[in-house]
Amino acid sequence: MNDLGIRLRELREEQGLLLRQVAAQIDVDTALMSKLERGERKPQREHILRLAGVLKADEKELLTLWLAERVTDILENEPLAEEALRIAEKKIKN
Amino acid sequence: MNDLGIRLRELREEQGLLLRQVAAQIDVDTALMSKLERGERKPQREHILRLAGVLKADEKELLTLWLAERVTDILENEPLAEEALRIAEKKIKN
DNA sequence: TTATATTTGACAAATAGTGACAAGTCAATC
DNA sequence: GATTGACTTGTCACTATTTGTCAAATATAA
Repeated sequence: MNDLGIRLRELREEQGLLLRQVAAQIDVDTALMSKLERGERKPQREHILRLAGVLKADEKELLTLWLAERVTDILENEPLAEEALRIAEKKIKN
Repeated sequence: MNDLGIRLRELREEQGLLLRQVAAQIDVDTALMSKLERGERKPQREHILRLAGVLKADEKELLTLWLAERVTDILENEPLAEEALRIAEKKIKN
């Protein structure tokens, strides 16, 4: 759970950056950046795009994780999740 | 698009009921019921449960459509949708 | 027309989401 | 054991989105 936040932290550490530095570069409060990494807040699409830049990460990778997380938010703890996914998949493929 | 609403209308017509009658039974305004069928408003989980009763429908079928619709809301027009679905599916299977 | 069914638009109320600030914890170093 | 620096937490005001109703409009049928 919270793949995206974990990945963000990973990337930040790879770059040897402090929360405060990343936060400043994407123009948010350090506290918010901390919450994004811990999954306490959900980033906006715009955040993801800026983070990809700052963290030298693949924008598509982060966006995909971001989307996936929003999907699992809806489906977690839902007994009918798998069936729903199948239906969603069909519609998506149009 | 809007499988759920279409299905709701179908079911209502099978039962030979008027919007107003269904609306009354699930305790919402007729206008809202009309919007739910046309996908202009999204039903709450509670609505679905009550509708299943009134329309003599399979609760699971309706709930599944309802979930699927919420998922496609997020993913439609997203180039990365399929990849995101794959990731979501993995997480769901835990 | 008249009556009945459904749809539409506009609105207020409720709900959820937003990010910042200030205060807090925790470790390392002095 | 005090200070410093990195991160975390709680709370707040603000904004945005969603919700369902009402009243009016538009069909549909007799």
